[in-house]
Amino acid sequence: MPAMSQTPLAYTPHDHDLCVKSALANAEAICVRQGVRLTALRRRVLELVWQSHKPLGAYDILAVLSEQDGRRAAPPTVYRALDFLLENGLVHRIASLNAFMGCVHPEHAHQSQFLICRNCHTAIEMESQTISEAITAAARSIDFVVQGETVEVIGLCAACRKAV
Amino acid sequence: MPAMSQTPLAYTPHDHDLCVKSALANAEAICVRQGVRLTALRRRVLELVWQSHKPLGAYDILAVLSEQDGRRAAPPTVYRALDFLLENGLVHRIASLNAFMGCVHPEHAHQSQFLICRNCHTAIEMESQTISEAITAAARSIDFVVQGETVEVIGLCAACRKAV
DNA sequence: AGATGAACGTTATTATATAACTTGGAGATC
DNA sequence: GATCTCCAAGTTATATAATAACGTTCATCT
Ligand SMILES: [Zn+2]
Ligand SMILES: [Zn+2]
Ligand SMILES: [Zn+2]
Ligand SMILES: [Zn+2]
Repeated sequence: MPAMSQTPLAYTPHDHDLCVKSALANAEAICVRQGVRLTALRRRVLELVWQSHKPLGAYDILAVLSEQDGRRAAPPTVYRALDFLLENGLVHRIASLNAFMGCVHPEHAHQSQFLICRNCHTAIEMESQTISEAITAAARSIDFVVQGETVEVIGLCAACRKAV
Repeated sequence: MPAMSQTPLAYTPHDHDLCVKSALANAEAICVRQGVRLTALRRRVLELVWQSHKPLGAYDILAVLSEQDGRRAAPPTVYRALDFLLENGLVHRIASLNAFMGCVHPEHAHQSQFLICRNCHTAIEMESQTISEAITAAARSIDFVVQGETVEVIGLCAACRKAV
Protein backbone atom coordinates (compact mmCIF):
# COMPACT_ATOMS: atom_id res chain seq x y z
CA MET A 1 0.00 0.00 0.00
CA PRO A 2 1.44 3.40 -0.94
CA ALA A 3 2.38 5.76 1.86
CA MET A 4 -0.83 7.71 2.06
CA SER A 5 -0.58 9.51 5.32
CA GLN A 6 2.72 11.30 4.67
CA THR A 7 2.15 13.34 1.55
CA PRO A 8 -1.54 13.77 0.89
CA LEU A 9 -2.35 11.31 -1.83
CA ALA A 10 -5.28 13.21 -3.25
CA TYR A 11 -2.95 16.03 -4.23
CA THR A 12 -0.23 14.25 -6.07
CA PRO A 13 -0.73 12.44 -9.35
CA HIS A 14 -0.70 8.74 -8.60
CA ASP A 15 -1.81 5.39 -9.89
CA HIS A 16 -5.34 5.64 -8.62
CA ASP A 17 -6.39 2.16 -9.71
CA LEU A 18 -3.62 0.82 -7.54
CA CYS A 19 -4.70 3.24 -4.82
CA VAL A 20 -8.23 1.78 -4.82
CA LYS A 21 -6.97 -1.77 -5.13
CA SER A 22 -4.68 -1.49 -2.17
CA ALA A 23 -7.38 0.15 -0.08
CA LEU A 24 -9.62 -2.83 -0.80
CA ALA A 25 -6.87 -5.33 -0.03
CA ASN A 26 -6.19 -3.49 3.19
CA ALA A 27 -9.88 -3.61 4.07
CA GLU A 28 -10.05 -7.35 3.42
CA ALA A 29 -7.17 -7.93 5.79
CA ILE A 30 -8.69 -5.75 8.48
CA CYS A 31 -12.04 -7.52 8.24
CA VAL A 32 -10.41 -10.92 8.51
CA ARG A 33 -8.47 -9.76 11.55
CA GLN A 34 -11.63 -8.32 13.13
CA GLY A 35 -13.65 -11.41 12.30
CA VAL A 36 -16.28 -9.49 10.34
CA ARG A 37 -17.54 -10.17 6.82
CA LEU A 38 -16.65 -7.86 3.97
CA THR A 39 -19.43 -9.09 1.71
CA ALA A 40 -19.58 -8.39 -2.01
CA LEU A 41 -21.95 -5.49 -1.48
CA ARG A 42 -19.91 -3.92 1.29
CA ARG A 43 -16.77 -4.34 -0.76
CA ARG A 44 -18.41 -2.75 -3.77
CA VAL A 45 -19.64 0.24 -1.76
CA LEU A 46 -16.16 0.70 -0.35
CA GLU A 47 -14.75 0.55 -3.86
CA LEU A 48 -17.17 3.22 -5.08
CA VAL A 49 -16.33 5.47 -2.16
CA TRP A 50 -12.65 5.02 -2.91
CA GLN A 51 -12.93 5.60 -6.63
CA SER A 52 -12.67 9.33 -6.15
CA HIS A 53 -10.86 11.39 -3.59
CA LYS A 54 -14.02 13.45 -3.27
CA PRO A 55 -16.76 12.79 -0.74
CA LEU A 56 -19.53 10.66 -2.17
CA GLY A 57 -23.19 10.85 -1.16
CA ALA A 58 -25.25 7.80 -0.22
CA TYR A 59 -27.66 8.43 -3.06
CA ASP A 60 -24.80 8.68 -5.54
CA ILE A 61 -23.75 5.21 -4.45
CA LEU A 62 -27.32 4.05 -4.72
CA ALA A 63 -27.55 5.31 -8.30
CA VAL A 64 -24.46 3.37 -9.36
CA LEU A 65 -25.67 0.19 -7.71
CA SER A 66 -29.02 0.48 -9.45
CA GLU A 67 -28.10 1.82 -12.86
CA GLN A 68 -24.62 0.47 -13.37
CA ASP A 69 -24.54 -2.74 -11.39
CA GLY A 70 -28.16 -3.56 -12.12
CA ARG A 71 -28.67 -4.46 -8.50
CA ARG A 72 -32.03 -3.89 -6.88
CA ALA A 73 -31.05 -1.40 -4.28
CA ALA A 74 -33.02 0.86 -1.99
CA PRO A 75 -31.63 3.38 0.51
CA PRO A 76 -31.30 0.85 3.36
CA THR A 77 -29.04 -1.30 1.19
CA VAL A 78 -26.54 1.52 0.92
CA TYR A 79 -26.89 2.85 4.45
CA ARG A 80 -26.39 -0.57 5.97
CA ALA A 81 -23.23 -1.09 3.99
CA LEU A 82 -22.03 2.37 4.98
CA ASP A 83 -22.86 1.70 8.63
CA PHE A 84 -20.74 -1.42 8.50
CA LEU A 85 -17.84 0.45 6.90
CA LEU A 86 -18.13 3.28 9.42
CA GLU A 87 -18.24 0.88 12.38
CA ASN A 88 -15.11 -0.82 11.17
CA GLY A 89 -13.28 2.41 10.51
CA LEU A 90 -13.05 1.89 6.76
CA VAL A 91 -14.85 5.10 5.82
CA HIS A 92 -15.57 8.45 7.45
CA ARG A 93 -18.74 10.46 7.26
CA ILE A 94 -18.37 14.15 6.49
CA ALA A 95 -21.18 15.85 8.33
CA SER A 96 -20.94 19.19 6.60
CA LEU A 97 -21.45 17.52 3.21
CA ASN A 98 -23.64 14.54 4.09
CA ALA A 99 -21.09 12.43 2.29
CA PHE A 100 -18.56 9.67 2.77
CA MET A 101 -14.83 9.23 2.23
CA GLY A 102 -12.59 6.19 2.34
CA CYS A 103 -10.27 6.28 5.32
CA VAL A 104 -6.60 6.44 4.40
CA HIS A 105 -5.30 4.64 7.48
CA PRO A 106 -7.98 2.32 8.78
CA GLU A 107 -5.46 0.13 10.63
CA HIS A 108 -5.84 2.11 13.81
CA ALA A 109 -8.73 4.01 15.36
CA HIS A 110 -8.50 7.76 14.98
CA GLN A 111 -10.47 10.93 14.75
CA SER A 112 -11.86 12.41 11.60
CA GLN A 113 -10.01 15.48 10.29
CA PHE A 114 -10.54 16.74 6.76
CA LEU A 115 -9.50 19.59 4.51
CA ILE A 116 -12.17 20.12 1.86
CA CYS A 117 -11.49 22.19 -1.24
CA ARG A 118 -14.35 24.53 -2.02
CA ASN A 119 -13.46 24.50 -5.69
CA CYS A 120 -12.60 20.93 -6.71
CA HIS A 121 -14.30 19.24 -3.72
CA THR A 122 -11.31 17.06 -3.04
CA ALA A 123 -11.16 16.04 0.61
CA ILE A 124 -7.81 15.40 2.20
CA GLU A 125 -7.65 13.43 5.40
CA MET A 126 -5.29 14.71 8.06
CA GLU A 127 -4.14 13.02 11.19
CA SER A 128 -2.77 15.89 13.17
CA GLN A 129 -1.88 15.04 16.71
CA THR A 130 -1.44 18.75 17.36
CA ILE A 131 -5.06 19.49 16.48
CA SER A 132 -6.33 16.63 18.61
CA GLU A 133 -4.21 17.76 21.53
CA ALA A 134 -5.42 21.35 21.18
CA ILE A 135 -9.00 20.10 21.24
CA THR A 136 -8.44 17.84 24.22
CA ALA A 137 -6.69 20.63 26.11
CA ALA A 138 -9.44 23.15 25.41
CA ALA A 139 -12.05 20.62 26.48
CA ARG A 140 -10.21 19.66 29.64
CA SER A 141 -9.95 23.29 30.67
CA ILE A 142 -13.71 23.31 31.08
CA ASP A 143 -13.92 19.78 32.40
CA PHE A 144 -15.31 18.16 29.28
CA VAL A 145 -14.24 14.66 28.27
CA VAL A 146 -13.76 14.16 24.55
CA GLN A 147 -15.14 11.04 22.92
CA GLY A 148 -14.99 12.01 19.27
CA GLU A 149 -13.88 14.91 17.11
CA THR A 150 -15.33 16.25 13.89
CA VAL A 151 -12.88 18.60 12.17
CA GLU A 152 -13.93 19.72 8.71
CA VAL A 153 -12.00 22.58 7.21
CA ILE A 154 -13.21 24.31 4.07
CA GLY A 155 -10.81 26.24 1.87
CA LEU A 156 -8.75 26.04 -1.30
CA CYS A 157 -6.22 23.39 -2.21
CA ALA A 158 -2.89 24.23 -3.83
CA ALA A 159 -3.93 23.06 -7.29
CA CYS A 160 -7.09 25.15 -7.33
CA ARG A 161 -5.30 28.29 -6.13
CA LYS A 162 -2.83 27.97 -8.97
CA ALA A 163 -5.56 27.30 -11.51
CA VAL A 164 -7.44 30.49 -10.62
CA MET B 1 -24.15 41.17 28.91
CA PRO B 2 -22.73 38.49 31.23
CA ALA B 3 -19.22 37.24 30.52
CA MET B 4 -20.10 34.28 28.42
CA SER B 5 -16.85 33.39 26.74
CA GLN B 6 -14.73 33.01 29.87
CA THR B 7 -16.51 30.38 31.92
CA PRO B 8 -18.87 28.41 29.75
CA LEU B 9 -22.27 29.80 30.48
CA ALA B 10 -24.17 26.66 29.65
CA TYR B 11 -22.45 24.88 32.49
CA THR B 12 -22.99 27.23 35.36
CA PRO B 13 -26.38 28.01 36.82
CA HIS B 14 -27.29 31.50 35.68
CA ASP B 15 -30.20 33.81 35.11
CA HIS B 16 -31.14 32.41 31.78
CA ASP B 17 -33.92 34.89 31.10
CA LEU B 18 -31.36 37.62 31.38
CA CYS B 19 -29.02 35.54 29.26
CA VAL B 20 -31.57 35.43 26.45
CA LYS B 21 -32.55 39.06 26.91
CA SER B 22 -29.01 40.30 26.64
CA ALA B 23 -28.35 38.15 23.59
CA LEU B 24 -31.35 39.77 21.92
CA ALA B 25 -30.28 43.27 22.92
CA ASN B 26 -26.84 42.53 21.62
CA ALA B 27 -28.31 41.31 18.34
CA GLU B 28 -30.41 44.44 17.97
CA ALA B 29 -27.32 46.59 18.36
CA ILE B 30 -25.35 44.54 15.86
CA CYS B 31 -28.11 44.72 13.28
CA VAL B 32 -28.41 48.46 13.67
CA ARG B 33 -24.66 48.80 13.25
CA GLN B 34 -24.71 46.56 10.17
CA GLY B 35 -27.71 48.34 8.70
CA VAL B 36 -29.81 45.17 8.48
CA ARG B 37 -33.32 44.57 9.78
CA LEU B 38 -33.92 42.33 12.75
CA THR B 39 -37.61 41.84 12.02
CA ALA B 40 -40.09 40.45 14.54
CA LEU B 41 -39.84 37.00 12.99
CA ARG B 42 -36.06 36.95 12.91
CA ARG B 43 -35.95 38.21 16.45
CA ARG B 44 -38.37 35.55 17.58
CA VAL B 45 -36.38 32.78 15.89
CA LEU B 46 -33.22 34.04 17.53
CA GLU B 47 -35.04 34.09 20.86
CA LEU B 48 -36.17 30.48 20.42
CA VAL B 49 -32.68 29.38 19.50
CA TRP B 50 -31.34 31.13 22.57
CA GLN B 51 -33.95 29.76 24.95
CA SER B 52 -31.93 26.64 25.49
CA HIS B 53 -28.23 26.02 25.48
CA LYS B 54 -28.92 22.99 23.36
CA PRO B 55 -28.88 22.95 19.58
CA LEU B 56 -32.35 23.44 18.14
CA GLY B 57 -33.59 21.99 14.86
CA ALA B 58 -35.31 24.08 12.20
CA TYR B 59 -38.45 21.98 12.49
CA ASP B 60 -38.52 22.43 16.26
CA ILE B 61 -38.58 26.17 15.66
CA LEU B 62 -41.26 25.70 13.05
CA ALA B 63 -43.42 23.78 15.51
CA VAL B 64 -43.25 26.55 18.09
CA LEU B 65 -44.07 29.23 15.55
CA SER B 66 -47.08 27.26 14.36
CA GLU B 67 -48.45 25.78 17.54
CA GLN B 68 -47.43 28.30 20.15
CA ASP B 69 -47.30 31.58 18.29
CA GLY B 70 -50.20 30.69 16.04
CA ARG B 71 -48.25 31.99 13.08
CA ARG B 72 -48.73 30.43 9.66
CA ALA B 73 -45.29 29.10 9.08
CA ALA B 74 -43.81 26.72 6.57
CA PRO B 75 -40.19 25.55 6.35
CA PRO B 76 -39.01 28.49 4.21
CA THR B 77 -40.20 30.89 6.89
CA VAL B 78 -37.80 29.36 9.36
CA TYR B 79 -34.92 28.72 7.01
CA ARG B 80 -34.98 32.28 5.71
CA ALA B 81 -34.81 33.64 9.20
CA LEU B 82 -32.01 31.22 10.06
CA ASP B 83 -30.11 32.19 6.90
CA PHE B 84 -30.30 35.81 7.94
CA LEU B 85 -29.07 35.01 11.43
CA LEU B 86 -26.25 32.86 10.06
CA GLU B 87 -25.16 35.52 7.58
CA ASN B 88 -24.99 38.07 10.32
CA GLY B 89 -23.10 35.80 12.69
CA LEU B 90 -25.89 35.63 15.27
CA VAL B 91 -26.25 31.86 15.19
CA HIS B 92 -24.10 28.89 14.21
CA ARG B 93 -25.18 25.77 12.40
CA ILE B 94 -24.03 22.48 13.87
CA ALA B 95 -23.56 20.18 10.92
CA SER B 96 -23.31 16.96 12.88
CA LEU B 97 -26.73 17.60 14.46
CA ASN B 98 -28.55 19.52 11.74
CA ALA B 99 -29.28 22.10 14.38
CA PHE B 100 -28.64 25.68 15.37
CA MET B 101 -27.14 27.48 18.34
CA GLY B 102 -27.04 31.12 19.33
CA CYS B 103 -23.56 32.55 19.05
CA VAL B 104 -22.09 33.71 22.33
CA HIS B 105 -19.88 36.43 20.88
CA PRO B 106 -21.41 37.67 17.67
CA GLU B 107 -19.55 41.00 17.85
CA HIS B 108 -16.65 39.67 15.84
CA ALA B 109 -16.37 37.09 13.08
CA HIS B 110 -14.99 33.77 14.22
CA GLN B 111 -14.93 30.09 13.52
CA SER B 112 -17.38 27.61 14.91
CA GLN B 113 -16.05 25.37 17.67
CA PHE B 114 -18.39 23.34 19.84
CA LEU B 115 -18.29 20.79 22.61
CA ILE B 116 -21.49 18.74 22.55
CA CYS B 117 -22.52 16.55 25.46
CA ARG B 118 -23.73 13.15 24.31
CA ASN B 119 -25.90 12.83 27.39
CA CYS B 120 -27.61 16.19 28.02
CA HIS B 121 -27.07 17.59 24.52
CA THR B 122 -25.79 20.87 25.83
CA ALA B 123 -23.48 22.54 23.34
CA ILE B 124 -20.72 24.78 24.58
CA GLU B 125 -19.11 27.21 22.21
CA MET B 126 -15.35 27.54 22.41
CA GLU B 127 -13.14 30.13 20.84
CA SER B 128 -9.76 28.48 21.10
CA GLN B 129 -7.04 30.28 19.24
CA THR B 130 -4.83 27.24 19.84
CA ILE B 131 -7.18 24.95 17.93
CA SER B 132 -7.48 27.40 15.05
CA GLU B 133 -3.72 27.79 14.89
CA ALA B 134 -3.19 24.03 14.92
CA ILE B 135 -5.62 23.70 12.03
CA THR B 136 -4.05 26.52 10.05
CA ALA B 137 -0.57 25.08 10.60
CA ALA B 138 -1.60 21.57 9.55
CA ALA B 139 -3.28 22.98 6.46
CA ARG B 140 -0.32 25.16 5.54
CA SER B 141 2.02 22.20 5.74
CA ILE B 142 0.24 20.75 2.73
CA ASP B 143 -0.33 24.07 1.04
CA PHE B 144 -4.04 24.37 1.78
CA VAL B 145 -5.59 27.76 2.55
CA VAL B 146 -8.24 27.71 5.27
CA GLN B 147 -11.45 29.65 4.74
CA GLY B 148 -13.63 28.16 7.43
CA GLU B 149 -13.45 25.61 10.23
CA THR B 150 -16.05 23.22 11.56
CA VAL B 151 -15.00 21.78 14.91
CA GLU B 152 -17.66 19.70 16.65
CA VAL B 153 -16.51 17.62 19.57
CA ILE B 154 -18.76 14.99 21.08
CA GLY B 155 -18.25 13.80 24.65
CA LEU B 156 -19.47 14.18 28.19
CA CYS B 157 -19.80 17.39 30.15
CA ALA B 158 -18.81 17.65 33.79
CA ALA B 159 -22.37 17.62 35.10
CA CYS B 160 -23.30 14.46 33.24
CA ARG B 161 -20.16 12.60 34.30
CA LYS B 162 -20.98 13.33 37.93
CA ALA B 163 -24.61 12.34 37.48
CA VAL B 164 -23.72 8.89 36.08
C1' DA C 1 -50.86 58.41 -3.01
C1' DG C 2 -47.88 55.68 -5.89
C1' DA C 3 -43.59 53.16 -6.81
C1' DT C 4 -40.07 50.10 -5.12
C1' DG C 5 -37.97 46.24 -3.06
C1' DA C 6 -37.31 43.30 0.78
C1' DA C 7 -39.71 40.12 3.82
C1' DC C 8 -42.97 36.79 4.32
C1' DG C 9 -46.69 33.42 2.82
C1' DT C 10 -47.81 29.44 0.03
C1' DT C 11 -47.38 25.24 -2.54
C1' DA C 12 -44.67 21.80 -4.19
C1' DT C 13 -40.63 19.22 -4.45
C1' DT C 14 -35.95 17.47 -3.54
C1' DA C 15 -32.46 15.39 -0.58
C1' DT C 16 -31.07 12.61 3.26
C1' DA C 17 -31.95 8.93 6.46
C1' DT C 18 -34.45 5.33 9.14
C1' DA C 19 -38.28 1.94 10.69
C1' DA C 20 -40.28 -2.40 10.26
C1' DC C 21 -40.91 -6.49 8.21
C1' DT C 22 -39.68 -10.25 4.74
C1' DT C 23 -36.65 -13.14 2.14
C1' DG C 24 -32.23 -15.33 1.08
C1' DG C 25 -28.00 -17.72 1.88
C1' DA C 26 -23.51 -18.86 4.29
C1' DG C 27 -21.84 -21.50 7.84
C1' DA C 28 -22.76 -24.41 12.01
C1' DT C 29 -24.96 -28.62 13.82
C1' DC C 30 -26.68 -32.93 13.56
C1' DG D 1 -26.36 -34.28 3.12
C1' DA D 2 -30.39 -32.21 5.58
C1' DT D 3 -31.71 -28.96 8.78
C1' DC D 4 -31.09 -25.05 11.73
C1' DT D 5 -29.68 -20.55 12.80
C1' DC D 6 -28.45 -16.05 12.14
C1' DC D 7 -26.82 -12.32 9.72
C1' DA D 8 -27.25 -9.90 5.30
C1' DA D 9 -29.95 -8.06 1.98
C1' DG D 10 -34.53 -7.00 -0.18
C1' DT D 11 -38.82 -4.45 0.27
C1' DT D 12 -42.19 -1.02 1.49
C1' DA D 13 -43.20 2.83 3.83
C1' DT D 14 -42.11 6.85 6.25
C1' DA D 15 -39.49 10.34 8.81
C1' DT D 16 -36.55 14.31 8.72
C1' DA D 17 -34.08 18.25 6.60
C1' DA D 18 -33.79 21.69 3.07
C1' DT D 19 -34.90 24.30 -1.18
C1' DA D 20 -37.42 25.99 -5.54
C1' DA D 21 -40.66 28.91 -7.47
C1' DC D 22 -44.10 32.10 -7.30
C1' DG D 23 -47.50 35.27 -5.07
C1' DT D 24 -48.66 38.73 -1.48
C1' DT D 25 -47.86 42.14 1.99
C1' DC D 26 -45.75 45.94 3.97
C1' DA D 27 -42.26 49.38 5.20
C1' DT D 28 -39.93 53.11 3.13
C1' DC D 29 -38.87 56.68 -0.21
C1' DT D 30 -40.40 59.89 -3.52
ZN1 LIG E 1 -5.92 7.68 -5.32
ZN1 LIG F 1 -9.29 8.07 8.65
ZN1 LIG G 1 -28.29 31.01 29.54
ZN1 LIG H 1 -19.99 31.94 17.84
